[in-house]
Amino acid sequence: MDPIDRKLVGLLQANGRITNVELAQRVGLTAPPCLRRVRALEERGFITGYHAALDPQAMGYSITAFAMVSLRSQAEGDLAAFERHVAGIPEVRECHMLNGEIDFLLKLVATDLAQFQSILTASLITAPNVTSVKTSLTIRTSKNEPGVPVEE
Amino acid sequence: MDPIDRKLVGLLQANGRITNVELAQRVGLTAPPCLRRVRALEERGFITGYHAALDPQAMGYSITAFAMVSLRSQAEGDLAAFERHVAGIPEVRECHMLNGEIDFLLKLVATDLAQFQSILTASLITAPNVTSVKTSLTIRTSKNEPGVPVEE
DNA sequence: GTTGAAACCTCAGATCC
DNA sequence: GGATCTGAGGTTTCAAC
Repeated sequence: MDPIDRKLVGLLQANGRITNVELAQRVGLTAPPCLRRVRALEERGFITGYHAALDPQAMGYSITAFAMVSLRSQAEGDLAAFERHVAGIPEVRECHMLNGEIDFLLKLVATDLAQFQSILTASLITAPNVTSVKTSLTIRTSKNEPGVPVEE
Repeated sequence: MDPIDRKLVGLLQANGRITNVELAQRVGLTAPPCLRRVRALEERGFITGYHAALDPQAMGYSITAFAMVSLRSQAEGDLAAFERHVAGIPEVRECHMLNGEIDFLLKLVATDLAQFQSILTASLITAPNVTSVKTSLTIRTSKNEPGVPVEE
């Protein structure tokens, strides 16, 4: 991971469809070594994939919300069981286990309030081992940068 | 937004570097109309960009955390001022305004606990108009899907 | 108005230095 | 890391449905 690699991941994080030749120009290499570096960054696990970013509103998802979930038992098996449960709910986009009073923070999307409520009541509040689910709706999102900071 | 367009955005969300010819095959078109549809989806705002997904750990960011921030004044100008403030902090990756007691939920990353603490004390707790900042560290992330659900 | 066929041109990927 | 080459893919043009 030298300065050129850092530039490469930064450029690819900002624009995942940049062509290899433009990428090479930007970092001051010719195309073949540039491509070799990118492949190496993928294989070594620095780059885990490439994704189109979709506008949730345009895609019909007017609701973005967060759910703070507490469980009765924090035994590893029960934590993992909850994680498997939410893995099967497509509207739950992220599931983070936290320290402190809240066990899990979920980010979820829904097409409207009715669907949001039905996910909540049918899939979250009634899930095994759940004692508390506090939700907050997103009023607006002012910053939504993918990944991590990369200078340049 | 017909069934072919929905397939296209789904495929591009899952694999942002898929070639246009493979994309065309998957949706049952030839390359030219497929490319036109993708360009249209970009121009109409359904697709907002393409990004390489980076592994935060591999990139040296061992800490992912959430901060729940409450402000003294919720006047629009004060809310916007806070949003502008966090927009300038590269380690803050997301800023969502929520309903309820918490005004803002921030997702942030840091290289280590020392850097996390310094961001907290130097940039968040001391920011204008902030009354309370509660943070939770992420123990592990079991699900981290970009975007929205797309069937297929 | 959208698709498909053909042409062109650029790029990706392999080989060798 | 760089130079060269070949085949594949991206992009435009235009005819047809």
